[in-house]
Order: sequence, then C-alpha cells, then structure tokens
Amino acid sequence: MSKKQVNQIHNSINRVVHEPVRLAILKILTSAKEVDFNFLLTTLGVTKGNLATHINKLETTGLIEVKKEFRGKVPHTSYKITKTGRRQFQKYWENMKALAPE
Amino acid sequence: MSKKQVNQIHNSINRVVHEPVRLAILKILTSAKEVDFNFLLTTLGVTKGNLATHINKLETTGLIEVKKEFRGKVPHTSYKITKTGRRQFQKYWENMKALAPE
DNA sequence: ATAATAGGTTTGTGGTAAAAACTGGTTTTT
DNA sequence: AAAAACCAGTTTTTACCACAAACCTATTAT
Repeated sequence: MSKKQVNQIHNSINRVVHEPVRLAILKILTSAKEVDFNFLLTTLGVTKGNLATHINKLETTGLIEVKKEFRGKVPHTSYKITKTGRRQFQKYWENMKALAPE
Repeated sequence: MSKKQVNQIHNSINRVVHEPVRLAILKILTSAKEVDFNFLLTTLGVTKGNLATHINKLETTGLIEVKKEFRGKVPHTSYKITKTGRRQFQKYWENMKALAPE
C-alpha cells in the first residue's frame, strides 16, 4: 500500500453518516418501503430523545425526508431517504472500503 | 430485511476501532512491516498531539504494541498490531457489513 | 379515572476529538 | 556559537456530541 493511497482517507469519512445509529437508520431506509418513528424506536432499541436527535440531524443535513400527518387525530411521522441521502450513503461506503482489510 | 437482523446492530460497533484516524492506523498496521511515529504523522496528516492520543487509546485497549528504542541518542518509537488488534479489526468489519448497502 | 401511545423537546452528564502550546532533548544548518 | 529543525511526545483548552432522563401535549384504550 502506498502512502498516497492512505493519506488523508480518514478525512473523507462523512461524520454524519458514520455514526452507528444513523448508519442503521440509513441502511433500513434504503430497503424499507415505509418507516415510522415507532418502527425505528423498537427496531433500534434507542431512547425516544436519542432517536429524535439523530433523525433531526439526518433531516437538517438533507439525507432523509420527514412526512408528518394525522391519522384521525393521532400524529404519525414517517421517513424516507432522499436522493442525496442515497448517494451519500453509497459514497460513504466507497470511502470506507479504503480502510477495510483486503 | 427483518427487524431482528438490524436490531441493535449499532451496538456491536466497536467505538475504539470505529474512529476514522484509528481505522486508518489499524489498516496501515495490518499490511506494513514497520511503522513509526513519523510515518504515521506524515501519512495521516494529523497533529502530533492528536496522533499520540489515538496511539495511546489503541495501546491501552490492547490493539497495538509500542516499541521504544534509542537509535544512537535519538528516540525511535514503532508500532505493530497485536493478535487481539487484528481479530478486533476483522470483527469490526464483519459487524459493519450488516450496515452496508447490499 | 388511569394508563398507555404517539412523537417528540429540553436539560444535564460525560466522553472525546482536535488543535495549540509546551517539554526536553538531539541534530543539522548557518 | 547560535538558530532552526527534528524526535516523540504531554498538557491544556476548546468545542462538539451521544445518550439518558425528565417533561410535554394530546389521544385512545381499559
């Protein structure tokens, strides 16, 4: 392995994507049709506050889209990955491969 | 993808390994024969203090071994990955694969 | 009436990455 | 001889960030 190849690779790692809980959310969103707050909550096993924070981060950075609606009188929030999100998720993994074992 | 398969996967991610600079160090150490402080410094492009901290973390968690010697009167420090380090690096990537796109 | 659900926000704690400054010596340059 | 640069860090400071716990408003189920 040459110096150039490894040089600065850690700088290419997108920290927003890199966080494990957010990685899991993005992974789920790449394959699932519909995903709502409760599904993520039970699937990931995190606290509500923590989940809300991660979702917020993903939304404000444009990686996911949030849809809020009322089902009757009950609020219901669902999420989907954006085109940018999908691209960045792919790109993240391309960069990570440079740090994986051969 | 089933719920069970994703459930809690983010908890399996070893945070010591997960940090990009440390990932890069471990990647280098899996293939390089000899690696010293200066090589890492110039290759990674981080500050000395930052590098020393990461090295410390890797040493105290048993992932790398530090060898200090004098070359004449000049101190020289070199590093190698431990058996545990190699195993954990492998394991980390196995776990990460569950979060990668198909 | 009470508890549970839904989808959060706010607050507080602790950990951590990273840069900058400092250290104490050695070697090289001028 | 003095200055600059190298070696391998430690210490200090800054600033962010993950996570948990508590709180909130409203609705629905028992």
